[in-house]
Amino acid sequence: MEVPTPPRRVTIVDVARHAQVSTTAVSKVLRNAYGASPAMRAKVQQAITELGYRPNAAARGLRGQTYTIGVMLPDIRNPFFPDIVDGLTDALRDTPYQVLLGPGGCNDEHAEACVTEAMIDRGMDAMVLVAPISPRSHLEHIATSVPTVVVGRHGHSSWYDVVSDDDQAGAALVVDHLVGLGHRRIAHIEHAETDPDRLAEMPNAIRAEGYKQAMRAHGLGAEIDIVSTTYTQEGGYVGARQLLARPERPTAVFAGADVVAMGVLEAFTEAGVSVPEDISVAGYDNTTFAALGPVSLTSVDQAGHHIGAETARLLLDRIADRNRPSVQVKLSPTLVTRHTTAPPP
Amino acid sequence: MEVPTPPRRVTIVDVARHAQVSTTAVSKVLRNAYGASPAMRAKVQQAITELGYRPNAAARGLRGQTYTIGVMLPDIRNPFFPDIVDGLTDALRDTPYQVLLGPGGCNDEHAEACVTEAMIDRGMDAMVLVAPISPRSHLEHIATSVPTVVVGRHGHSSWYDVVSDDDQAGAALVVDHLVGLGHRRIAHIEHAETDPDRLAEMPNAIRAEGYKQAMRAHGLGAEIDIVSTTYTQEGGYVGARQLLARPERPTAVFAGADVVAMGVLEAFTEAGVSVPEDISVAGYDNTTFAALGPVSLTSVDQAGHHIGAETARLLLDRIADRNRPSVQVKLSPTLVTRHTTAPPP
DNA sequence: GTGAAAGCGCTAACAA
DNA sequence: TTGTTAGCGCTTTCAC
Repeated sequence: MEVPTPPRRVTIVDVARHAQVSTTAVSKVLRNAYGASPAMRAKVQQAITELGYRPNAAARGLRGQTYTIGVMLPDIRNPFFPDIVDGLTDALRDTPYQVLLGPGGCNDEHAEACVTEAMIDRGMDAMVLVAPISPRSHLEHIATSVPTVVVGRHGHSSWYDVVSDDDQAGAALVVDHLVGLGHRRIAHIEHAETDPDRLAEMPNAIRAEGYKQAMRAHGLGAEIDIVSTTYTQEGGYVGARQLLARPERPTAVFAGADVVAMGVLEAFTEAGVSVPEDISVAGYDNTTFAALGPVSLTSVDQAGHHIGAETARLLLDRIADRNRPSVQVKLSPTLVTRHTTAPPP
Repeated sequence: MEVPTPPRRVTIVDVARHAQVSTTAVSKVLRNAYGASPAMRAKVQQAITELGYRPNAAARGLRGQTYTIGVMLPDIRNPFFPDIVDGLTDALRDTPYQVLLGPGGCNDEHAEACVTEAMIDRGMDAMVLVAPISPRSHLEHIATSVPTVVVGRHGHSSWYDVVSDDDQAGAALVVDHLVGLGHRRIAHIEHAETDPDRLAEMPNAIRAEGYKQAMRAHGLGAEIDIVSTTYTQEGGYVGARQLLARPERPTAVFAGADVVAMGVLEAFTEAGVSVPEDISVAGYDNTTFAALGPVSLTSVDQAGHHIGAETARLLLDRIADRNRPSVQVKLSPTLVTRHTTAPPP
């Protein structure tokens, strides 16, 4: 009905003309680069405001930076990720950088590769890979073409920085807490893992290892009882049913992730087992789920916001100096006790 | 330690040289454009594979398209959004388009504007705005510079397409269900809204309206009881406490969103009110929360995946023809009954 | 301190 | 059908 003509965007040339200076001058002002007098800066700034000019990031990227940080999220549903993203965006608020999220297909190596490639094609200045499942070689491949920080996956590389939580310590927090309450038969539900890379680097594997070590440290090596399923609600349900079928039931279950704990709680409710009266349950990640009124799950908090902030720091650092040696940051988790853990019956 | 030289990326020129053709030819093959013989196509394809060439999206964007769809998510924590994104990416799987997500600060008009602007600066070929809170004028401003689909917000415009759920019908589903169970005193917890734009267009307002109409349709106009808080767990908690303080308590509560229902359940547990024995509770959105074992909440399902797929269709359509008249698609919700609703005591 | 000019990787007119 | 050429909007030498 009206004129459907998309109005031509204001370019750097328009600004230059309006301010009666060269495009070079405008560019310098835009980037706060050296070689522009205060007077010129003022003139240009005014023209920018008057015309409502916004630089075309794609065009900038062709020569310099796009001022865009790509974050690969393998599973947007994972309620632990938003905290990291928040920490990242908050830390980047007063920088010219913009965060864009790439949805990797859940637990799909191919989809993960697709989205990371796509982000590189789009000229991201840096990449954040959150709990990637891709093989190390692919992570390093990415890191060679763009500054990269890997989050939530252990194992360091000289090609990328790593920010993770101390999952071993997190598992110990849970075991210590349960033992402190008087539990001895503490079972663990883990995510089955066979790939050797991932066995050494993925949080789930480290948590299981931490559980075993902590049990031994308490002289409970003989009580170690691990059920291997998956980090899903279904996995928790299946695992819990297996535990209920034990000749001697555990008095506490440490689920490797909050979603797993949800499945456990469901199975227990179904079987008429009261939590925490009959059996205690603890999760990991302190997700939104855990805090929900009807759930109120004891869980390990990974300080996702802090992880995100730390990631931002490393990112800017490496954009500034691509050749600095790689860094590995490990943060300490804390335990949030709620209503699903209590002394054994 | 090793050579930290990022290897120069393969460009269209490299491919052209390697295949002994012009860059134009390569470009045509890339875009499946008219004017390339099968023989040439084969040659070019082979060169592309051999060199591992990937087009630079930023450079493409400078002349043509970036093949990128920007999705603005005002709140990454909202568990309803992932379904939409999944539907979108699934529908776009076999197209050259890539979806990137922009995290808008939760309920923050300014942050929302920032992220949409940033996406336009980065040359997105189209934008999807999911449940935006920005004023209509801003939405239309966006739509004039890039094809836009607004999702989950009613009110049509000639500038952008709209895909939403029939929230009025959804509210009626809940009321019908509860009345069918024998309830009469059915209360509703809504998200307080004063802005006239949003009052007419935001789902929360429509749901409240739908509740009222459905109550009247059942001859229960006198029983209409609305508490105005916010669509948060806290809001649900506060609302539920108010309802408990009523001289005559409702026998059922229709929470406008699942998170709200979580707060309601928490307050009820705290007050020793059993659900569904004493009071029934229903939510909206059928989020992951609702399906959690310990929650098992009756909720309205919006078919997010379907919404996403429909959005993709409209998007591609409008990219192909920017001048086609705008469309409004309204999908029908369904009710998922679980264990929080039962006949009144 | 300032600006002219070249070029980033690609697409789109236009000639051949 | 093919290739030549001129930009897209920006940054970056490098003269002045």
